[in-house]
Amino acid sequence: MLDQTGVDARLPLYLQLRDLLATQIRAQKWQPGQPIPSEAELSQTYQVAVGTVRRAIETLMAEGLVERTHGRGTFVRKARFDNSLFRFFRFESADGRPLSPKSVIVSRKLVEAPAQATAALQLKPHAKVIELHRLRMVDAQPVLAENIYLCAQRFKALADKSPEQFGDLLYPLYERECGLIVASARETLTVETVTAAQAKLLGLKEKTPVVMIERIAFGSDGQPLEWRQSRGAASKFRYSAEIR
Amino acid sequence: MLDQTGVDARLPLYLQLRDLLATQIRAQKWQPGQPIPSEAELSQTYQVAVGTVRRAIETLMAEGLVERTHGRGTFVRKARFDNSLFRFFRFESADGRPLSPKSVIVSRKLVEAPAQATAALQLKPHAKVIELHRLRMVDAQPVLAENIYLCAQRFKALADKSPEQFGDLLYPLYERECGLIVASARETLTVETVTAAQAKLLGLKEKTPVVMIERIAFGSDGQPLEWRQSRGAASKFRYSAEIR
DNA sequence: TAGTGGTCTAGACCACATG
DNA sequence: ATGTGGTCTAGACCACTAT
Repeated sequence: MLDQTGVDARLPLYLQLRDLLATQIRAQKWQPGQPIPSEAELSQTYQVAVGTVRRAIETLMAEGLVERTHGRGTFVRKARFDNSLFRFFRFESADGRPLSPKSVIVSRKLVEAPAQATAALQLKPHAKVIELHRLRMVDAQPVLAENIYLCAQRFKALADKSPEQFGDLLYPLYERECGLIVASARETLTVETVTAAQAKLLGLKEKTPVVMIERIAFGSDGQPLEWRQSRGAASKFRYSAEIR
Repeated sequence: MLDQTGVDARLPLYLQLRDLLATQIRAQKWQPGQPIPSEAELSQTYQVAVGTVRRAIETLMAEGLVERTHGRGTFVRKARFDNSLFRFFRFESADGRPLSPKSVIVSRKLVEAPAQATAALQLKPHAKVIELHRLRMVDAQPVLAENIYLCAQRFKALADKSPEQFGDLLYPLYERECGLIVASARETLTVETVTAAQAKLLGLKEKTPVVMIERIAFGSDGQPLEWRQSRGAASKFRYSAEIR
């Protein structure tokens, strides 16, 4: 049965089952890439019709938590960091080939959230956040300066870990260390003129135009997880988006 | 029955029904805003189970062709030109309110497609295209200069119609005059320095940074319909995108 | 061949909107 | 009260994957 499993009993059955399975997937009850029980099995253990199980799993699939293959089974999706969330702005070499930038964490501080961060992350006033300053490098040249804000409470595992061990990509880190999966994001682009400090960091002349990309990243439950601002020389920028 | 209605009989039933309904919606069998027959009725007329009808309609809903309201019915979605496809780049007044720009068609020519256009629109070499030059104005000030390319064959209705009657939005025009619906698009943003000609059109100083937005718009069948390049002063730009 | 997901059916009951 | 879509069930049959 589904009662007394911590799910909201007022929800439709298939959503209760979805929540239950999602929790177990997050808790790593089944390893990424491994199959979850079959429809028939789940239908048995939870005493619901197969159709209801299907609907729950279809929801999970739409959310990107599982993958199904006809005849094989339903599998916990491995984190795929080659997907759209990781190629917003590409760095291109002169001949147009994509480059993968290296990351350097310049600083990590625990601070009271600035007003914009509380708004973006939907935090209470004066909540604590982890503030990261990061530089992204291509061929040892800095190309992007980033300010990243994370709710201190949810990301407390990152407050202790050494920033040298963060690696080049943050989202896999969030998933590994904090169990938080970035499922979607909203980005806003504007063009500004560099401040003196940014110019120095990025090795740019004064008054060079820079693109500022502001991003709010959301978890699979729609809660905002991360707010970041990234700035880089406008002349090197290329940004692609699909609209539906 | 669903045979001999022009749909692919090898497809699952629910997809055949989806195609059939989609065709009828496009042919305006039911007016936008008006209800399509109920599940029970469709189930009767086409002799399929209600569950199959449901699945077909769910697909149509996911594609944005219909809207359902519990207890009321299923309705053909009105063309909503306030949706994401029409607010890629917003023009904002000083106080942050969105502005709706006026359009002026500066020229319309029938020309042989330039190389980039043949690539973007997947045309044969030397195919003819309609080339539109358009200015978008806010408060009588030009803010955006656009070059638009359309396959002459499919958009031949626009070759005759007076450009003064095109109106401020092109996509509703494409739909009205040519029966072509823009369903999705891919945009690429870059930052450039204005050319002398563009500077004059837009009333900008030399070497001002401009944002160039290149867009390929696709029909519901995935075929490219329109290729355009839009340029405007970078300082006034704000561009938002959702990533999933 | 056995087990999985994919399609399809038929029907019950519920929740919502409308007259 | 009626008709609509939303949930849920139970079971049949098909198509794909593995062994």
